[in-house]
Amino acid sequence: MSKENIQSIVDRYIDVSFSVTKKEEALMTKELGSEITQDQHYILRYIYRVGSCTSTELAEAFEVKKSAITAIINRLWEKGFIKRTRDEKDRRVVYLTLTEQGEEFFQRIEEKINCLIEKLISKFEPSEMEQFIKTYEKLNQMLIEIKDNQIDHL
Amino acid sequence: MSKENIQSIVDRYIDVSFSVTKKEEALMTKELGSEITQDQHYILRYIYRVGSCTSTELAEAFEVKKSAITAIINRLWEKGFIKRTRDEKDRRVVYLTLTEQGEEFFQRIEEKINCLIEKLISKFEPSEMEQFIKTYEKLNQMLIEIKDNQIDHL
DNA sequence: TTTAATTGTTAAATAGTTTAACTATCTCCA
DNA sequence: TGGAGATAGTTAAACTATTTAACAATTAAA
Repeated sequence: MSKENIQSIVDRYIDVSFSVTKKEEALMTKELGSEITQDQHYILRYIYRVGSCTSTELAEAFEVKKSAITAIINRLWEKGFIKRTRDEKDRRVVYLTLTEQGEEFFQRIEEKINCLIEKLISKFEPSEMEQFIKTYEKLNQMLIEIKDNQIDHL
Repeated sequence: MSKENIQSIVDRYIDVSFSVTKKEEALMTKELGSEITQDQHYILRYIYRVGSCTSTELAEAFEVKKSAITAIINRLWEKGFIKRTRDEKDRRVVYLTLTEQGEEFFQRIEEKINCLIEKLISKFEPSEMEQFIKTYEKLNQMLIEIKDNQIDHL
């Protein structure tokens, strides 16, 4: 592959990933309404999936400092979506779970977002979308390896 | 395609797009260093590409309010990367361009980022990456149409 | 048992965002 | 032609998300 071709692919990749991310966020924000933000939604999503987790775990998953998580959790806690439970054995640890209200809220939101993405995805041939996601997941795997191995130069 | 399959594809899509975006941003932030932020970099990138533009144009391109653009432009202006030039014919309009310093800075950053993305992309078969980007661009096109047509229900 | 490390929080600072009000300028039509 | 309304950009206030640095409480390790 020639240098020009690679450069063109790189340019197209940067443009399209930026553009798609922006537009999807805009659509999602519309679905979320004014109740919660994107970041808060992703945190709810994470906790919903795993059932229970700690601030440290969230900080690692989202690649931010723990104090950033504290701030988001505080806002979700004020809305009544999050419950904090101290570990009785190791009293430093605080387990985060969704309240009943938080769970209901998340499910309601998630249905809308699933619907949105589904309609978007369903415009493609299943095989094309399958291949797209496979490559996307491969890319993700490579990024995980880069991070784990601390290979700054790849 | 069955309902379960679609749901599974939707889940995988949401997960992988979130994950890749996060990790790419983390890598890019490392390349950018402490001089500018992601958002500032994207603004520089836009102006570098088009040569000259207005706040209104940037606000539309980035789907934010004009006052958000003013804030970012102010920070880039303080760093000496942006020049503001009033239109002599329509004195409401302010043209934004990169200063020489801004251009040099952007090129330096961009080289690093291109290098990063290139190394990532080059691990794939060219045909696989080509197909991936084609589908990605199709997705982008669909998102543009949704936005233009204001089809909230798709 | 003193020293280390870990977990989570708080406080201060910065960036990005929206809404609302404002200035300056331009357009247009009565 | 002159006044009303539209447009371009800024400012101010409020909010969210983020980092750094310091801290308290607790646990692990020497």
